[in-house]
Amino acid sequence: MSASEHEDIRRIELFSQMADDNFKSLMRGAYVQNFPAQIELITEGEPSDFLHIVISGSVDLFSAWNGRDTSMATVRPISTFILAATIKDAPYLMSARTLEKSRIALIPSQDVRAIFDIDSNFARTIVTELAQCYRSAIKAQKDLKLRTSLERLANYLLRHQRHAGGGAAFELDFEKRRLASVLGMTPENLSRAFKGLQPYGVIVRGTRITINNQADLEHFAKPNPLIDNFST
Amino acid sequence: MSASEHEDIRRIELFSQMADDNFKSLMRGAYVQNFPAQIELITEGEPSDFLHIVISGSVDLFSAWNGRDTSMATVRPISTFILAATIKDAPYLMSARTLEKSRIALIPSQDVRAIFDIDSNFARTIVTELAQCYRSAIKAQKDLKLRTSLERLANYLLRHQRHAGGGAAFELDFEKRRLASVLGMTPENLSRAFKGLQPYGVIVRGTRITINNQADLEHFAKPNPLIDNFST
DNA sequence: GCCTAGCATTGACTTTTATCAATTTATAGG
DNA sequence: CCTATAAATTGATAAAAGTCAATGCTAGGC
Repeated sequence: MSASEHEDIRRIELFSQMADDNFKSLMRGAYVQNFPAQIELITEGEPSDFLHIVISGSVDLFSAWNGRDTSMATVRPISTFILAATIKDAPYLMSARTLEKSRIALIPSQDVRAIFDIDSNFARTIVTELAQCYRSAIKAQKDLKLRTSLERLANYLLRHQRHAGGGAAFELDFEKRRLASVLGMTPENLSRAFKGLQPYGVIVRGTRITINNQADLEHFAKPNPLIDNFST
Repeated sequence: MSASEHEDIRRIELFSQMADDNFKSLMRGAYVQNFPAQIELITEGEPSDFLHIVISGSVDLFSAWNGRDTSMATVRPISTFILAATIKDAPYLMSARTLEKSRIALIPSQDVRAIFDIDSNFARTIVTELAQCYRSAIKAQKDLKLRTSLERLANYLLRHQRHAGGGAAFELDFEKRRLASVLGMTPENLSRAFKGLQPYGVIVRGTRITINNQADLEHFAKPNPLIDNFST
């Protein structure tokens, strides 16, 4: 792992507050690997041997049951995944695969747990992180249970627009088939949902979205910070 | 609060590992109140001033958006709720109401955060608890995204049967309308879903459920520990 | 620049789920 | 024990979402 990568990881919220020695100790046991696209990094049900950190590229967290599967989240640099399983020493609940060529750091779970026990600042940050993860999961559950797929798409677009800087036009950051899966619908249904948002001024050309009537779309979507604001 | 209540709370996983002084200090700031049924204890969006502990009775966590609402979970004695909001000092994501006459302990959130900072055993348990909560939320999300309502009901029955001791006959522990909401469907649809499970040997008489053909139902439900096992 | 594989879209249709209205059944007070 | 009230069920219908099949589009490999 390069020194600049160390720096990058150190700057992640999760590792920013811990003692220097402990961080170094964590990094000593860690190793970094480059993976091509579409590689399954972990499989749900397996023991959680490593905490993963995406350094570059992107990773899809997904889950399967009875022949169906669904995308749960996308992890982008620089952030960790599978923290809860690592901490609990419990099996992964989701599988992970690279979406593109990616560089991933792996920290042995037992090291994370050991440092957790001796570094209270680290423990503090882990708590904050887990609380955040939990709240995001609750928001996702509310999104699924309280909204139709059309409403979920509308709110997704507004969130993503904001994330992309707030302009009327922006690019989707992943394939539509995966967006459909993330939103809990089929690709066909997503296609029709985009059509269904045309009356509210949404224009789609490939991955480029233009929101022509912000007020109309917001009136339909009724975004709510208790569902759509990922930072609180 | 009575001495025996102190004992009961002390025995909760969350408080079992902390230093005695710190526990006493937490309890000093706490107070206990009796509430009648159907009282809204907290409202989503409000600041999280207290960590709540259900001592007796039961509490429904629910959420509303755009005129709809949905039950997210039921809290039964003795356990806490709204831990993540307390820790993050963030607004509640869910509202809570008593389902019956209930006795609730309230611990000021700032006290919890203060003790958290000085008691590493307490911090350790909070992390475990939050990781658990997060994983439960992920399981709920998988349940919603990967299964039809009939499958969710079938798996719910199997989980509940297990929880009730494993016998072929058992009682539902809450009203059907709320079960419907928890499972993400309408009461009408739940009624029909019960009918739809008849071919698999499920018999419903009021709140009493009998599973006549365990193997058949399990074959249909395909329960999976990564969705249905709440303890890992 | 062309070809090809995979993604996206569209149409026709089915299944699943929700909604509305009408009964029936259960339940808690008086 | 009766009655008022809410819950549960049922039927009819509508809306939402999924499936299947065909076609259009597009980006990467040669």
